[in-house]
Amino acid sequence: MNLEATIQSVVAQSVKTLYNIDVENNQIQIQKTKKEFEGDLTVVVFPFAKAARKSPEATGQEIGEFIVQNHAVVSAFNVIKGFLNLSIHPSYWLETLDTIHGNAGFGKTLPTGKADTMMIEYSSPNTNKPLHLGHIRNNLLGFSIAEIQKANGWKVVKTNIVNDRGIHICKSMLAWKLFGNGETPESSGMKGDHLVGKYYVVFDKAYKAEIKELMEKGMTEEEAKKNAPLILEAQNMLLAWENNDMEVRQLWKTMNGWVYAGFDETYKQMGVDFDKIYYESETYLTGKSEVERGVAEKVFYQRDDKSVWADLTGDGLDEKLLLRTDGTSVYMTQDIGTAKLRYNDFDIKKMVYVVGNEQNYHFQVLSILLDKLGYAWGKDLVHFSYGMVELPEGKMKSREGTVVDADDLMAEMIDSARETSQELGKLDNCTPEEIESVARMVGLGALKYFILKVDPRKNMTFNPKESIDFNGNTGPFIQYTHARIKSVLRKAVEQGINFGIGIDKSLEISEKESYLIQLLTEFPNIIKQAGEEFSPALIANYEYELVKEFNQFYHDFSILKEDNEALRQFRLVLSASVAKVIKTGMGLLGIEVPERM
RNA sequence: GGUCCCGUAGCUCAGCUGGAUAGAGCAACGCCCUUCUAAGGCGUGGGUCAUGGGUUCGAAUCCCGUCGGGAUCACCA
Repeated sequence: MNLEATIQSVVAQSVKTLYNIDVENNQIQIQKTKKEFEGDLTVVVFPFAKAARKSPEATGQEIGEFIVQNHAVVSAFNVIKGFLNLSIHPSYWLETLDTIHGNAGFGKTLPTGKADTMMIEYSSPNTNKPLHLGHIRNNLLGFSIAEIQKANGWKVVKTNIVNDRGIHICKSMLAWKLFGNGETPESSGMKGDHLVGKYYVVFDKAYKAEIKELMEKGMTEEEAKKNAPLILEAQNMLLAWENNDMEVRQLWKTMNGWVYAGFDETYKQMGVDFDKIYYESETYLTGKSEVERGVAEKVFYQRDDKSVWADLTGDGLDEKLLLRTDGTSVYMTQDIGTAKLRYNDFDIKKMVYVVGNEQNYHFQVLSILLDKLGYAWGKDLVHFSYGMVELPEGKMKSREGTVVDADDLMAEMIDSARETSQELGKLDNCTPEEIESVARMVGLGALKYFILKVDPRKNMTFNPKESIDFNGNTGPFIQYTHARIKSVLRKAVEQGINFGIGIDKSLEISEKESYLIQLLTEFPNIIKQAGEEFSPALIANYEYELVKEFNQFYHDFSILKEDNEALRQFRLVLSASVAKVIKTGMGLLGIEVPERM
């Protein structure tokens, strides 16, 4: 039983004995004592004061006395207003630290053989343009959540659905065919995904010019958009693709190949990966046949123009298109197919889609459609809906060239980390490889922490003009603290100090030290909560608080230079434990921590 | 228009399953390296928690209204 639960049960017992009131343990509010007051944990006594018919102060006093008498772990108490502040005996903290120190996987619950499987879909790029900052948030969240769920005992399958077919890629293909002059990644020296993205923009420009021309000839904008030769040709291309036209398929394969090579580089740099990748080109047919089955079973219906729809008005929603007039499939169609294949391929207990909140409606519909098709798990899909990354001017728009490119941003972060390292001269004795490795860790650490520390459900703002900080509440600050601790531990070893032999439980320790231990004890619970709420931000904020506290400790206390051997021993163990929790926690965010920086 | 989300310091964000005087970082200003890494520590200033009401012993937190911002309701993905 953890400390909080112990206190809860003692309080319940005391309230029963003193006032004959029955309270459920979990109804008792325990919180950390605020820093300005003495004590470690605080019981909120207002709820009992009323029933006890006494003032909150008197109630707190009586409960406090009862607890101190009946529980050795509580060494003292004080009451302020209706708050009963309890001081925990130092030996309890020392005992706890010993346990933490001896547990290499502290905080995590590793999956057992019979653990349930959670499939997490993230990334899910289109193959017509390179990844941008929005994708970075998606990828980092997906990867981190996978790590967090693993640490909560789930067996996790990370998956990616690549939107490799559809009208968007036909646009790039068409533009390349018409205006590309055979340009390749090799001939241009461009990364493949960027090259294909370039032709997507080329298409858009030419298409817009055509629309303008048609409108000048008297068409309405809507008519012009539908009748511009380029869009008609792109639609034809999609049709040809679905009909397995050799030439179109060949071009498609070539250009997608360029894109994949580019994506692989980006993913590698970002440090994310997948256990199983699905391609829409391989799942959309299953989707189509599911839709056709739906029509046969009359859950969906076909209109006179041959298009297929689901009527969701009974569910409070609209009608949803599932197959176009020309028989080609849409996004929803392929998502139905992908879902079915996944459940065939894996024994999925929980399916999670890491997809932006702009698609809330889509997933609401998907869930209902799968349910209508007779899949019991349809209703259980989890849409992990995260907020958009916005620029100070608003949403990023690829067509207006305001997107922040993923490759560029990562490279910039690494560059500025390298520059800072050089300026500070911290790595002057290191090999070029070591310097590069640290620059990468720190640059990416800054970026990742910047993204992950904010509540995933909220939109966030990124200002490209202000570079991401390396000081304050940042990834590098946390990494730096780790490096500092490691430096001390290395010196301890050099001096032949062995701190693996346990600590003296009768030591007097400072408030700062016991508070650090208290923070460490919260770590497993933070991981649990982060898993339940799908929130890496909880881990990030916890890490920051821990590190901030540690730095104050580091500033105010000597570790190696402490004369009292037992105290020195204890502080080394404490520092090592903090370093361990930093590393584990940052690992859950997909952030590496350096040994020196 | 329907549905949903958001509004906390100049900026970026915590806090939101109700609890003490609302916290950090950045930016500004000042102090601390002959002491284990100053990517650090300490301090100062900065708030009608959008707004009006309600519930409660107690509201940034829960409920209702108003204002402001965003998303979505495509034969786009």
